Amino acid sequence: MAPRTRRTAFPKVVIERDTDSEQSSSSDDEEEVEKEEEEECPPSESESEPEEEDATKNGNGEKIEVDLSSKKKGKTPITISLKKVCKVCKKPGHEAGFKGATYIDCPMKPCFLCKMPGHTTMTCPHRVAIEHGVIPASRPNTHNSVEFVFQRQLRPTIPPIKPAYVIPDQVCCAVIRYHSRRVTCLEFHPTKNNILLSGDKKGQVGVWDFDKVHERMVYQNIHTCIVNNMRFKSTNDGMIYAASSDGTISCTDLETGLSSSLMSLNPNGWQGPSTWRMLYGMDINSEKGVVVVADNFGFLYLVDTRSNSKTGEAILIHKKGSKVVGLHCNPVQPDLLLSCGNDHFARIWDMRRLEAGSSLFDLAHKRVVNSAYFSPLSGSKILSTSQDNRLRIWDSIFGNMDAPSREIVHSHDFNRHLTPFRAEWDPKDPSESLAVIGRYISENYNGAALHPIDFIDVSTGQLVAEVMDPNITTISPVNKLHPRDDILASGSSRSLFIWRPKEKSEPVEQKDESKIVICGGAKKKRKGKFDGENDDDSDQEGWLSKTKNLKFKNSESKSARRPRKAKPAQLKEASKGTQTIDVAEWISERD
DNA sequence: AGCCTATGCAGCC
DNA sequence: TGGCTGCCCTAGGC
Repeated sequence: MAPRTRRTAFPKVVIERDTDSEQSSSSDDEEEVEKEEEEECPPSESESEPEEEDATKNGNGEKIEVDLSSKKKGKTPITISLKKVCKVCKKPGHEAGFKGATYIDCPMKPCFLCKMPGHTTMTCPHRVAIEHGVIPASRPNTHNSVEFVFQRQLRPTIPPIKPAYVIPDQVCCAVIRYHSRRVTCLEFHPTKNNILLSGDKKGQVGVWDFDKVHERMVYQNIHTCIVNNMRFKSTNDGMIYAASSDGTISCTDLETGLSSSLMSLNPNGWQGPSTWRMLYGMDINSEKGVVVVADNFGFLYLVDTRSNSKTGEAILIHKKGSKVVGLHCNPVQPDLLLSCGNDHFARIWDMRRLEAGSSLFDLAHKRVVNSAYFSPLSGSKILSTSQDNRLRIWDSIFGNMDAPSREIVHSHDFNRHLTPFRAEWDPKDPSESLAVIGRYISENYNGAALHPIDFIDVSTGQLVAEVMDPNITTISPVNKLHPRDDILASGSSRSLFIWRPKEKSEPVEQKDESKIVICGGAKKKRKGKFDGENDDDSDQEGWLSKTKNLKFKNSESKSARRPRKAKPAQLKEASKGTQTIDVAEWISERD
């Protein structure tokens, strides 16, 4: 289909009476040009007509206002001012868009963060508050016997006092432009602590040893389009399964890159979008020896991991024709399966009785559900990410499942060009309350619009930390916390980053330059460098020198990991040494 | 520097 | 239900 691009057919002009020019000009950034009128003057209907009467719209929806009354005076100079209109609502008087590194919302639209009308992101109650927009449960879920059993049997295993969170907040190594298309999923190796797997939109799978930073490999022939999910084979951690939008599940040997296809839903090739099946959600149920995988038509498939073949018929688990984007097997109770999809539902299933309409619970959301996961240790909580900009938490699958225990407003808008955001549990947190998720909306950070990665205490809704790096200007929708170490892996555009806690990381200045690998890409390609092998030192120095100005030391408060909006003088000071941040000061400065 | 493009979902008719 | 259109913070290539 031909691209639909709006074009500017006419300049944005307002022709104003020269005598009115002083009083009619408005904002500072309004551009004005003087023009001598030379052409013939069309007869004007009425002098007293308001300007709006002559207003018209150009191809871009921008308003052109022409004051014809000035033309009566013949060859007198008139003023043409290019009056700007809001690019969102096309109305004058305000302008949406970036002012420096701060995005100004269109006041005519609902808040971009919480989606409620009446205010903008700047004044959204969910924006700055540390409590970050928690909507508490309407009632405690303690009125049934199952919950009572849960409280008595499982609760004691959960530590009453939460340990202090350790936040990996400093980039320690990276591969820049590693993939040829955007990163779509990440997976840590189950036993080798330093191996990170990454899938991309093109169907390729990367294997990166982030300790030996330069040891990396991208397997190019595994899939032909988006790798949506990857899982390690439970009986052989040298093998991975991957589900792709090409409609196949692959099983790949990480050593050799040799790949076999377990299942293909499009044996007859491309017959048009109405028949092309894509695989999204996937997980492994090692107890039952099956890979569970689901497609974009609402169907679930089971693949036997021993015979590597499909077992049984496809089962409709979400609205027919809707995409099932996520599947998760309960880590404790292998009979439980959690699915989520574009029909605005997450559903819990009993693996022993999988048939259409037999879900145990249907968890309603207001928009598409990007992901839903059982908590990693007890498997008794559920965390979901929905495109209505809310995280939802069900505190106990044994309790009342009619409504989520909590909703947390968080900016993770859907954008067709981004991998959908998914909030993920910290697998190491014994209290099962820390989650990580990238943020869509940017923050003005020292004059740069950066998109942090948020750490949220989902038991309270508190924003525990937001981590960012001045060199990462792209959104980081894909994030994974290490199963054993205090490490965060993030995928942002085509690049991968490994974050470690600041106190455990070496100071930036002393950081080994070889920790950042610059891969291919036309923009940065230089003479004499091979595409994909551009380990250019000067690029790395660029990263380091830019980073040097932005060193911050954590204060006592765990939320003080946020960087402050530095003033030039402070920056100068900061470049000499580390700086302690006061949270309250930072918040007040930010506004 | 600025245009173009890939592309998913929602709302409308 | 299906086709069409718009889309508010993309990112990279040309």
